[in-house]
Amino acid sequence: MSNSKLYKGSLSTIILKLLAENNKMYGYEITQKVKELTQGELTITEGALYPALHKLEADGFLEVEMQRVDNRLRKYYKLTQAGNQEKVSRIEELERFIETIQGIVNPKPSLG
Amino acid sequence: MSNSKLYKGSLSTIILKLLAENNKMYGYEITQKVKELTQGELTITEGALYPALHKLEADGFLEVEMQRVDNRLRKYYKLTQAGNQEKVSRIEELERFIETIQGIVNPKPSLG
DNA sequence: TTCTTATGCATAAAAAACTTAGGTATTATA
DNA sequence: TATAATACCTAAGTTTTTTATGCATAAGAA
Repeated sequence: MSNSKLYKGSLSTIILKLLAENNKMYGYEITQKVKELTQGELTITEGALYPALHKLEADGFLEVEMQRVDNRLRKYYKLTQAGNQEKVSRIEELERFIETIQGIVNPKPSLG
Repeated sequence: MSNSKLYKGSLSTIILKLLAENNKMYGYEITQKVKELTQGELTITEGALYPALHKLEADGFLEVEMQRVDNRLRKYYKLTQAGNQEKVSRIEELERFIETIQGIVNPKPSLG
């Protein structure tokens, strides 16, 4: 993706989350959805997206279904059962990460 | 650092933030402070920390002051003026990133 | 007294995750 | 008829990290 270095590491979590909410999506659709959801703040590059999808599939978290639309090929991805589990733990991890970061950036003054 | 891939990219922002709040710190102190602030959730590795400090210094964001304590050498870092500016924009970027991520992970249902 | 842990710095090789820059092909639009 | 949008892909290069070292002093345990 473009934008900042901060996004590193969160791409596959984002993919898992979107697939959990939309049942099945194809790559290009994911890039557009992310742009829409983030009002253009986050743009996933294809060079990042496709390898990430392939890795998630290789890890058994996604399954593929091809579909031809307007004579163009779409590769629809959906979560496997393992993928759904993985999504849960990745989201938890992401939320813990955000809390941890908040604890540094926005530290609560100690009560002592 | 150890932990997860999510921390990628946020290390130098964390360093800048800590230096802004503590005036001057040395490397080892930073690792301990981060452990403390995050209750052990985040552990900065030295292999990540020192190169990051050197890069921030090379970029003109940090200045160094050596000090000998108990016959051990400490390298104290403090923000330059440019470093303080950089800290402000990095923190803004980090907060925007968190909001963006929240927008994906915890999307508000549209009112339409 | 000697080994381990803690303190304090550092770098180099490898891995991981990206960006950048290409490539192919179809359809819609200017 | 050229460009943009849709739809997939990969390879080279960059950046940032982990892992694995190395050196040195001080403190504490065996």
